[in-house]
Amino acid sequence: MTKAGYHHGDLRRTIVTAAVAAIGESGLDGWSLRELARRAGVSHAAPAYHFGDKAGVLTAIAAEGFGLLADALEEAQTDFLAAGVAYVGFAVGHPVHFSVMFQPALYRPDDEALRAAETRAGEVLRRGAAAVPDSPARPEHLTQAAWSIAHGFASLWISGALRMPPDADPVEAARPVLRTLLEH
Amino acid sequence: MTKAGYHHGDLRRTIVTAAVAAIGESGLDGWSLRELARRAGVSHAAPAYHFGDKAGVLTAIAAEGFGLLADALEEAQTDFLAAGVAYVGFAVGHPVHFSVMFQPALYRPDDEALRAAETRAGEVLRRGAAAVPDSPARPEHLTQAAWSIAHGFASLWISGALRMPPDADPVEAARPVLRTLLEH
DNA sequence: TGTACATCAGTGAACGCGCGTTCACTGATGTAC
DNA sequence: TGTACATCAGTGAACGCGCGTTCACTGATGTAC
Repeated sequence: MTKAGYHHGDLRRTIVTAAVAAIGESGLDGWSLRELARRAGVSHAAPAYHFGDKAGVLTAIAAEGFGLLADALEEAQTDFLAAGVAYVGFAVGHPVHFSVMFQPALYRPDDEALRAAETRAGEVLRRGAAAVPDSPARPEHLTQAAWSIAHGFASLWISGALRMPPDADPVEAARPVLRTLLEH
Repeated sequence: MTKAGYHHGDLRRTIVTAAVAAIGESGLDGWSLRELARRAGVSHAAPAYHFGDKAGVLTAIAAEGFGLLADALEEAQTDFLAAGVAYVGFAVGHPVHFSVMFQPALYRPDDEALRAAETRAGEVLRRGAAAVPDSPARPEHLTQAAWSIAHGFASLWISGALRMPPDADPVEAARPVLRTLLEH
């Protein structure tokens, strides 16, 4: 956060933020490295210096996303309902991250920072999804069901397919839907 | 289906097929109208003549997708498990259609053929999702839960996030997961 | 059956544009002494 | 505290490329009479 001279000081972070904004406005194919440079107020070659190419930027977004997801799920601990609600809240609150994260063809899955964030999110996630109370179903099926229902609700909400009123709160709308999995 | 002279005979369909193939190989931003022309063996301006622009092509893919989904769900009628399994089968079998369909920003939602297919799919879908047996939950929540779990499982499967063995059958894997919603 | 004409489907050359990439450079920062 | 030098972060001009779009055109098909 220096005073913006020749050396920007925090260009990496600034470019990632610009990318998230650009993708949010124009979609996953409506941006270029040159546009990120323009948004960041920096020469057109600067983004490539830090990220190499677009996949590099998307890798950073995905890594950031897995970190944010892990943070969001961490509070919920072993409460399935709280974890599900947190999952939906993260997805709806960070739709660009969410959409990039689940399209691994767009980024470099072997990136080290990404893998670390992914692993951490995976652990927290599986812990939350596994916290569904006993049932006749086998645990791994329940875990997948829990993840599926939260992921599906979030995806459908973001896409607009659920046709909810525009002022509806996704997190409150998700709660009773997630709860159906508990009502034995 | 003429013999490929000056007039192709079925260029629209050929171009849509080429687009699905191209997107399947290179992703949603790895194709151009000119590439579709190349794949279709036709001059570079031909695709624009039929579709106007890329959104026109994606609109056709989405419309085709909604039609295919409606077809797949139609047999299941009011059996939730069968409908869910059919939903997953469609998504995994037509991942490009599936992914385009749920990104309405990519296409023209007011297109007439699209809206017709969408409406038909919506009706069949809601009928299948509503066919979850009685439970303490309210019907609309159960409907959304049913749709969410099928949609979520399909999305996670396609993205590879479930980390299943490569030879696993998605439809068989989905069945016990969908069934958890029925086990009261 | 034949001819004239309109419409439709696709062509191919040309254009301007934004893009990613390269590269010699320069300004700022950090380190050694 | 001062100087020299290396490294780092970002610049800006130049390039070649594939793209979407335009447009006058042409070959094939359909229709009227």
